[in-house]
Formats: sequence, C-alpha cells, structure tokens
Amino acid sequence: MKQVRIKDIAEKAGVSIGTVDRVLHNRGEVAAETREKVLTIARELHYQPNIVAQALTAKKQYNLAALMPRGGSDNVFWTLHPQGIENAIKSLRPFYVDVRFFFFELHNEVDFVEKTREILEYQPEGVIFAPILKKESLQFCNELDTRNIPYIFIDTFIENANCLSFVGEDAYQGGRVAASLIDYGLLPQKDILIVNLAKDLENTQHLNRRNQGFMSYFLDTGKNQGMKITVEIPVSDPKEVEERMDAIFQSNPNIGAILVSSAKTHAIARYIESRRLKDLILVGYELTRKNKEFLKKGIIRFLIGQKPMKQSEKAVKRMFEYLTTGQISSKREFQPVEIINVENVDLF
Amino acid sequence: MKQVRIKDIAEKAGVSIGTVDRVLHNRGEVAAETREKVLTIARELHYQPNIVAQALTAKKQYNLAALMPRGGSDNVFWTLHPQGIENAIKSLRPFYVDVRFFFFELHNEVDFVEKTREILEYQPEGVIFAPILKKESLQFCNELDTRNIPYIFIDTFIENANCLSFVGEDAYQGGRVAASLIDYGLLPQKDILIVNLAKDLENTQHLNRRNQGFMSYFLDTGKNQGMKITVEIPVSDPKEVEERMDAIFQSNPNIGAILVSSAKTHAIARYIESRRLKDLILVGYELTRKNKEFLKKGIIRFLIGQKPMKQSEKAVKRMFEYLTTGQISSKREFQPVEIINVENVDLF
DNA sequence: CTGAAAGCGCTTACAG
DNA sequence: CTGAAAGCGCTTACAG
Repeated sequence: MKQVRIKDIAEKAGVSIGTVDRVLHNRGEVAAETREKVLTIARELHYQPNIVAQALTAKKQYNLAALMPRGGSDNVFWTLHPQGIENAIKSLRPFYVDVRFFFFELHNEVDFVEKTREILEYQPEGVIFAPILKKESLQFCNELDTRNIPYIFIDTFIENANCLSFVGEDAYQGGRVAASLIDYGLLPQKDILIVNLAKDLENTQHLNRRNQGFMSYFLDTGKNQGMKITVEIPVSDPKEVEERMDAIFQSNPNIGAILVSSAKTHAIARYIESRRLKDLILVGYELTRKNKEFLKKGIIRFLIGQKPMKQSEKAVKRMFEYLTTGQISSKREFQPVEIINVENVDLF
Repeated sequence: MKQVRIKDIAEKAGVSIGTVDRVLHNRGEVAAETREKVLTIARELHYQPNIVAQALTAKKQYNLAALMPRGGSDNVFWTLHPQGIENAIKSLRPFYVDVRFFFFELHNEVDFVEKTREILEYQPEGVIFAPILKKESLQFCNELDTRNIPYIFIDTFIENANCLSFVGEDAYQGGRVAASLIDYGLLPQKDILIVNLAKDLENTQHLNRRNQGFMSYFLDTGKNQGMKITVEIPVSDPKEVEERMDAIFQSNPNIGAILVSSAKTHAIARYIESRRLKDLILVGYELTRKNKEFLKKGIIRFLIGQKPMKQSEKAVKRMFEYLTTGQISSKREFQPVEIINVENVDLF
C-alpha cells in the first residue's frame, strides 16, 4: 500500500496542493465546498501526513507544556518526572519536541491556578499534567477542551475529563505486592506495622490506595494472623520519628515487619539502623538514592518501584504520537510494579 | 548551535554539494586531494547528517539481518526475540527499517554456517545475532569485519570480536536473585532442590551461570543450612519428570524449595500440582504463558524475568542509532532482572 | 573527476 | 478564495 500524499488528494479534488494543505490545517480562506470535497477525499484515501517531510520543512517544533508539583530534596518523587520528560525528548529526536515546564507548589491551589493560566497563555500544542487538585484540574481541562488543546494525565486519574490518555501507577496493586512479600517471609503470628509518613502530602491519595491494597491482600488470602498496626507520623524529623517509633515498639513487641507506604522509607530505615533492630522485615516504595543505600545495607528488604520517571516519558511519547498521527494507543495504562531487592537492584 | 549541512561543507571546501556527498558516502570518483579536504572540514564542523532529510529522499531503507535459533512450541524463548525486533521496527517508524530473519536449528553447526553464508550474500547494512556457537560465530564475525558490516550480539557475549554492542541477560545475577527469594521465605534448615531441565539445551551456558549465581548467594551470605541437591532431567516428557521427581522426594523428604533453572519451570509445576504437594516454594524463570498459569494458581511462587523480548528490541534500536549517527551508546548492557509473583504479574 | 538539476512530501509566503 | 514557486537537507541520475 503506497503512501497517500497531499498531491494525490489535490489531483483527485482538482485543486492545488496549497489548497489541500489549507483545509488540512484549518488555515481558513477556503470555499466551504472545496473544503468538504478535500476532506472527503482525504478520509477516503486514509491520508496520513508524512511526518518526516513535515519535520523537514520549517523544522517544525512540537511545543508541549508539562504541569506538576515542584520537586526538591524533600520531594524527590517529583524531581523524577522532568527527567523522564527529558528522556522522551531525547528518544524522539530527530524531531523537535519542546516541553516547557510549569511547577506548582504542592497543595497550593492558588499557585496551581496561576500556572494553568500561564500555560493557556503559552498556547502549547499539548499538555501533560498531574491533576492532583481535582476541582482546579477539572476547570483547567475545560479550558483546554474549549481551546482544543489535547492533554494527558500523569500520576493521578480523575473522572469526567476528556484526557487523551492516562499513565500512572496502580497504587492499590502496589500495596498488594508489598503485602505478599511481607507475608511470604514473615512468621504468621507476627504483627505488621504500617507507617504513613504523612508529610509526604505529595501523594496522599496514593498512600491511601496502597494501604487499601495492602490490607486487601490479607483479607483475601486469610494469611498472617498477627495484628496490623497503622500509624501516621506527620513530619519526617528524625527525632520525632525516633520518639514515635520507640513508643510503638515498646507497646508492641511482637512486630516482625514494617511497611512504609511512601518513598520516605529511608527515614524508618535510619531509625532501625540507629536502634540496631534485627530480624525486622522492612518494605517500602521507590528506588531513590537514599532508599537504595539502605537496601544495599540490608536494612530495607524490598522496595516496590513504580517507575515514576517512565510515566512522564510515556506521556510525552503518547502526546507526540497523537500530534503526529492523530492516533492514541491505549487510554489508561499502569506502570509495572517492580520488586527490587539487594540482588537485582544494580540491574535497574 | 546550528546544524551543519553538507552545503556548509561544500562552501568551505569550495566544491559542490554533490562532491561532498560522494566523499561522505565513499562513492568514489573523487580526487584524493578533494576528498581529504572535504573530510577534514566535515570533521572540523562535526558534521552529522540530518536523518530526517535522509529518510525523505529516496525513502531510504535500513536493511538488517537477524540470526538466532529457531523458536517453537518446544523453545518459546527464541520465539520472543522476533517479536522484540518487530516492536523495534514499529517504534522506529516513520523510518524504514527492514529486518530479514535467519533462523538456525539449535546446536546445528552446519545449519548455522549455512545461514551465515546466506546473510553475507544478502549484504545487510547491519547484523544482530546470537553467537551461541562460539567457534562458528567468531568466524562469522571475521567475515563481517572484512566486509565492514557492523554487528551486535544478543543473548550471549563472546570475547575477541569487534561487536558494536551486546545486549543480554546477567544469568549469574539472575541466579542470585532466585536464591535470595528462596532464602527469604524458607526455613533455614530446609533443603533446596535445583532442577536442570537439560533438554533446554538452548541455553545451557545460561543455566550454568544461573546455577553458579544461585550457589554463590548461599556461599557469600552463609544463609540456609540445608542441603543443595542438584539434578538433571534430560527430557521434559511428563512421565520421566514424574518418575525422577518421585525418586528424589522419596530419598530427600526435607526439601522445602525447588529452583528450576530454565523457562521450563511449568514442567515441575505440573508435577507438583499432580502430586498435590503443599508448602513447597517453587521458583523459576521467564514469564511464559504456561509459567504464568502456574504462577496464578499459586504453584509457582516467583518467576525471574529477564525480558528476552527487550534484548533484541534494544539491539535493533542500537543498530539503527549506529547506522544513522555513527554513535553507539554503551558497549555491554544487561537487561534488568524482574521479580514476578502473583500480585504484580498482571502489570507486566 | 565535478557540478547542476530534479525530486522526496510538506509548508510557507507571495501573487493574483 | 486559489495556485505556483521556493525551500527544508539530502540523494540520485545526468551532463560535461
């Protein structure tokens, strides 16, 4: 099947290629009748632009915008997404994809709205964003819809929006994976401590979903007869962690495993190290640098990795695919849940 | 930094672009002196061809050849590689990469040599191949070298060859991962049975490496006090498996875990199912359809996945990168070792 | 041995 | 409202 060119359409329609181009790109100044004829023929012929040629002329750039919380040393998770986007840009070369980043302060609605305004002003051809703030995000979706700007969600999915696609993690299943690992190695009569380091406000939804998944595993399988003790430690100040944890262990000497529901697992690992606790199974999330250190020391037993970097990478690739072909592969996609221990960590 | 075009080189050298093109592509018919001048300038300017333009003209095709063992129902592993290659071709679109497959019968030297001859006749621009037969492979490398055809190894690495790159699995580490998982869930006084389904000749080297890694884990860590019993079952005829396994269990009642060093894990899983053995930890390799079934049934506890599909996919991408840019990123790359259990299997 | 021209499929002014 | 021309960077005949 040979490629259909705009020239083919032009010939069939009895017009020039310039005219075809104008209707294909909605650049107006075309008689309604001509327009219809061209569009019909284009559809009949299943016209797909040759993106190589497109890229060559005028060195077309695809201008995208990415909106997400600002990352930082206290919020490593969100520093990974920009890296993923950079990776996507690299792998999409030799096409010119440009992504402008817009970061908002976590849980600051005003800032979020301000940033969405900036994006609309920028007029990107596509938007990748994390709809963490539901109400404000829906509003933003509306505005993108009216402007016909396609958008893809990362990290969080919200209903009632016309997003092109969603790439995120299956937090619930991530919780089940953690549970299955603890269950496999733990004596059935031992208790399990679930620690929510709630300063990790960044992802409270995810933490909840993970915990739900974690609990569901034991409910479904009927395994582990021990208690499940859930605690929230609001800040990750080492001293506070120590005090709280000391108190917990004092009143619950039968704890055999700890799950930390967030990427701050290292904070609990540090505690375990300082108290020289032995035979404690610690499982947590995300292969960050600090977590990796404790994994290698043998203090963290397993890390569940949900590849935040790949999320945004995929999102950008999807958007590019959509902008160049008009097609979008799958609407909702979850990242794989990786199980990482000291033996396979170096191969990731 | 603006892109350097052949036009820029032509101007600097005081020749026409046609001449520049001729020297850049070694199409001869150029005075030695002119040639030198052009090459020098191209280097100075760090000329990199614009592959978008290249792809547009003449609709350039990249013709590659892939050589590997023939896959089949008895050898699922090698059916995955062609799929990986197809994936690479897809993701490399809109460039035209064509891969011609050459399959040889496993461990049939004559057939292998025959196929290498066919490849040389085909004159591909690059070759992806699995140098499983060492001597014959080195000979083939030599022939490719003299013809200036670049090649990338998949699956197996051999020394003393000028391969552009290698993409494969770290079988040794895969063995250690399996060991760490068994160790984590097994009572320390229990014995471990290592089953080599040796009909799996396809990958004997890998099986050995995996077993070495497996053993090294226990030597290094000093964990598990039980026996390590190694058996080889030459064919995977269910009856023979049953008989052998029955005999083994009769004389070794203390076995608490089984490692199968190959993708044929399902054969042992089937045995365990038929004998209704309980509380046995079964760990094996590769997420094949049959293995997945038994994982879901709870008979296989963990599968170690080394993504054979991704190997060849990466290899093709690398080759494309090399052919278009002359650059090659990393020389040796191992696939990640994935830990898969019933809880995360559906996300892979 | 070398240069000038045509063309790949598309877009962008420009002229009418 | 529409067409014809030029150009993106490269390659491929063709003419000299």
